[in-house]
Amino acid sequence: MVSIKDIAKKAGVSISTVSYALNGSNKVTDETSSKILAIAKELNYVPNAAARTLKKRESKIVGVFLTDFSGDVYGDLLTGMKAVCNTQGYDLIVCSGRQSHRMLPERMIDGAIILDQTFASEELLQYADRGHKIVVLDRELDHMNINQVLLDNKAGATLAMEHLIEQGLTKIYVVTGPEGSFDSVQRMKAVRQVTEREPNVEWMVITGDFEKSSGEMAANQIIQEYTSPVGVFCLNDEMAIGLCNRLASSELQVGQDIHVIGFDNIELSSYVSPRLVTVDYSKRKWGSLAAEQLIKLMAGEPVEHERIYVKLVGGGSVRNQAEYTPVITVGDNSAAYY
Amino acid sequence: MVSIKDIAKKAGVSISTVSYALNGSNKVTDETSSKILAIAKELNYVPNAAARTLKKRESKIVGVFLTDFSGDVYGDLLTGMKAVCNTQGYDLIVCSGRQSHRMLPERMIDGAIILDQTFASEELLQYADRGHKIVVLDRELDHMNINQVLLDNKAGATLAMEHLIEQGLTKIYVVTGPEGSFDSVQRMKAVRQVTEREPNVEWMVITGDFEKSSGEMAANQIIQEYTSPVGVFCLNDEMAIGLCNRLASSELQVGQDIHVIGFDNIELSSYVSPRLVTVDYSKRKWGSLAAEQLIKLMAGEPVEHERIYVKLVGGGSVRNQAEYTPVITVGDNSAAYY
DNA sequence: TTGTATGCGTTATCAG
DNA sequence: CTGATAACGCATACAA
Repeated sequence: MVSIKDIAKKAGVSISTVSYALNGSNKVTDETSSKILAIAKELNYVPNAAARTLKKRESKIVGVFLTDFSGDVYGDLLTGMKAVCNTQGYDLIVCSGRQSHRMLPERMIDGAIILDQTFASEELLQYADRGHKIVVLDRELDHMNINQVLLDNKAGATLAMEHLIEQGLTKIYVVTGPEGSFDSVQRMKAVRQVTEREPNVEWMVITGDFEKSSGEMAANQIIQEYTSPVGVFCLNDEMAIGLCNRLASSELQVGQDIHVIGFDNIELSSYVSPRLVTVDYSKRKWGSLAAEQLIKLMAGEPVEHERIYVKLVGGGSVRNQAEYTPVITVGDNSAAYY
Repeated sequence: MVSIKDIAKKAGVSISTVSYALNGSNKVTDETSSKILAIAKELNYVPNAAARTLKKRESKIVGVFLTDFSGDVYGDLLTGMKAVCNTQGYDLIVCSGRQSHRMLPERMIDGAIILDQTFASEELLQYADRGHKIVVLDRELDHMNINQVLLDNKAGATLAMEHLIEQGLTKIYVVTGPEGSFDSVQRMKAVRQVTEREPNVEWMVITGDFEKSSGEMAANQIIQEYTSPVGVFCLNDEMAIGLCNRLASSELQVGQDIHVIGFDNIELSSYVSPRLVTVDYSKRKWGSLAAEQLIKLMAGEPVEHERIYVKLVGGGSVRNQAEYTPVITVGDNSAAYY
């Protein structure tokens, strides 16, 4: 490995001069500087990250932590983060799994963005106590060194429930996420608030886990209990799609007998038929905002918690009860109901 | 930041004793060792990654480089890599974009797995020359420090073309990937070989770019030129799905007028209707094999290039010409043709 | 068994 | 403008 020492030797100068030249300091003659640069290039010199990080006490790297790599939500999110990080001189690395948690306390990264169930909140608070800067996307955590950028889960779930109710549905199933999920808990809170205001809406909970398979399970139960048109609010799209998929091989029609609404607007949602009604938000913006907040936090600037707004997007998986009945005799005006 | 120096001071021993104790060396009394460990825990000591990396000249981190984060192929691939890396004491980080290339030469990572168009082959060869260990998944590169783990593109494309021909199709469109793509080039080679053996099959190329939108473009052209049933081999699933999507809003039926086959078997492929016929392979295995090869390479063990085998998976997007015509009068036996 | 001393490759503070 | 030199936090050969 070629180090500044090698360059110094070859150039006949001291290592500090080399360091200055390499870092573009104006404390060195243009002449010697260009000579040094030339030699550096000739020798294929590349600075050693570990040494620089050790000395400067910062790595200029931001880490994102994901529960797993398999989610469909992450693409745009990461793209947004990377864009912001890169323009601010930071590199972004993506990590997953308990093993990788050490990157933060060991100071391999300067800050972390968390969307990762495998991080306990106590663990995060501990790191924050030791001065590490963190942005959380999947929980509420109050600490000087922690900033939250959260989805407006409550608004989304409210929109979804109200939409089903407005279509005339009076019986609604809600398929939840896994127990520990912050998003699931938040969305359920909103569901309860809405239903409390609507006494003549009958609703029941089916426990899911945000995976497609639990949507299928839910479908089985709903098929068994079916008597008349019902609404189903799946707390994420994956489950909604699993549910629609199972329903496709049954007698019941989505958007006619079973009115399905999801959450997240993942890409797949626009490829199921009829198109899934779901709660949409900009994943890209979520990512870039998270990165911006983290960078401010690391720079010592004051930051306030942020919220990502959501809206309902249409499809044929939910139809109005009143309008629908006559339509069936005319033909199938699937999709593009909105 | 608490360092071994702080621990040494508090324990009344030298830093080397602390270092030994922390690293579980048996060169130190159980008594002092446990005392040191206790103090370390009390002080929330965490080793500094940069210092360790600098000293040991290895980071125990493997980097994967992706062209972008948005692909649907990556989930299982990364999961496979992570599993192997973690069991071997390595951490895995995912990087994307030119900025992050530096991680390799700057020795932030011990080795790299490449699935990234933004890496020029010359760049990789240069790094390999300087002793960096690399596994490439997206090109052929011969070097002592580079190992290839490639898809059997040729077999896959051959299977796909032969399948279309066997169904009685005599006119076949092939929608390619972008110009620089290794996979696209390899698949096209196989296409040419097959068609050379089949003189009475008429075939034509449509240039695509592996994105859904180019599948839609291809669909437009095919619709315009349509006279009788044709086969379409899209060199990846994304384009095939874009194509099917566009076709859905036309008069032409997939699996009847237009017989579509893709490549990759991404998750979406099983959600389009009719299910896409495509070339399948284990992304998980691809990832784990790549990681295994890299770890061997880093350990100085001899490794040979590896190949990931592929197979055709069924769906309703391609049907037999002879069998099909009578079936139409009976009803729609969509999907599950295989 | 423990301590001393050195160096990994940088940056940065001083003198000159 | 340039050169010694001292850290950064850790691992380890060698001494005691």
